[in-house]
Amino acid sequence: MHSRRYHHGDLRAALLERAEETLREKGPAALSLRELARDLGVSHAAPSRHFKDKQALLDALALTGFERLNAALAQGPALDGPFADRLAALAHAYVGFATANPELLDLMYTVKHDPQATEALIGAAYQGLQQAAALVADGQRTGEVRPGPVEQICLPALATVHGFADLAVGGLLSPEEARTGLDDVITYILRGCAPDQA
Amino acid sequence: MHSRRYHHGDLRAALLERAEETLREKGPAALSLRELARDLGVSHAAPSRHFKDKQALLDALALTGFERLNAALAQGPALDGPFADRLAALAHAYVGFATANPELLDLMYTVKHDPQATEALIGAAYQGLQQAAALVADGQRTGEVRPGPVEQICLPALATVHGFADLAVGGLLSPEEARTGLDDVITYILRGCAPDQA
DNA sequence: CACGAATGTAGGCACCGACAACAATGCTGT
DNA sequence: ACAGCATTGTTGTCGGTGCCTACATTCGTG
Repeated sequence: MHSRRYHHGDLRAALLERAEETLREKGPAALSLRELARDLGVSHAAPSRHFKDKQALLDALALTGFERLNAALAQGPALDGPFADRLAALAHAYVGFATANPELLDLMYTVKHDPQATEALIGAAYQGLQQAAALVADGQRTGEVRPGPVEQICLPALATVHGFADLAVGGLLSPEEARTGLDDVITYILRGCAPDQA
Repeated sequence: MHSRRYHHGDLRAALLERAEETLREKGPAALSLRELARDLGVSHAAPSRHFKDKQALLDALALTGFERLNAALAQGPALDGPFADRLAALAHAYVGFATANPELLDLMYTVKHDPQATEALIGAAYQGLQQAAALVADGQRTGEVRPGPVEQICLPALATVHGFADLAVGGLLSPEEARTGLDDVITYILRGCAPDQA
């Protein structure tokens, strides 16, 4: 029997999964712990065993978001090839994730997180940044990227990709702009990274 | 007498003002129409005369945010001077506004807005973009900026500034990085805008 | 100055998040 | 095998919230 067991088995994971669906379908404001519990066939207080707070659930959800984003970034760019291609792949992976999970991205970068959760989120975000940093370092080695401290190149580039994704996701860009704009953004980033022309 | 009049005078503006304070102090989740009404000494249903919805109030708040942001951008950069200086001023104005109003910025770019409100917000955002576009066009005229369609230069640059502001505001950048990073970002943007070196 | 529109009030409803007291289940040491 | 304890889930309750409807007061305009 499935429906009548007292213990759910993995309620925590089920809550996160269902929460993300609801987030995607009805927005963050409509996310209610009680409704989640109802959907999963457990009592309204059961979620509190796994998340002390509604905010705790949101924090956890944001964390899974970063993990999936990192995974998407990791498998996106081939390990070798010209810097320009790898950068483009990374940017497409980032923007692709963003447009596929707009509400989640919003949640990930949202201001109000528990301080402790924020720490974990920073860690996860940092991990993604490392991939970009590695790419830039490689590019410097092959001379495709200007020399200098990696983060002075990496941070602006990341800001550009993230900013573009955020604008596109927020609906402030027309679908048209969102589609064609990314290529412009990529060539612009490449210009920012390129070594000075002697 | 002030406290016993039946009509408030300008409840709508008072609501928006108080809402922003609450937003700043206790975050968006803690914003309650009833509490706003209580704070302003008015009955719990009074706000509904001015905002059909809680979301409507948030939309209106976001709109005022864009208006103030545009104002900040407009008075930031001097009308003439080298392109680099004007760009730096604009970027500082943007990031300054963002760090001074983190929760509000979050709200402004948040995903879930009423479609109709979204339209108004797009208009307001577009107005800000126009300032950047004008700056770029000037730069092209003086040869400080590479030729080509303005939006192909403007959009990436805007994305960079916005993305950096968003990262800084979200707490994902250390205060250290947030402070020094902006200058790196600006020089990087300038590189992206500069004409090809012959 | 009357009357309709705008604005504010009072009450109620369903829902929510958090808490506390209690019940069933799983796990571990003996 | 089983006793005892931690984990997980249940029920009940509390104050609070958003939204709705019906009613009251005030404002502005004919």
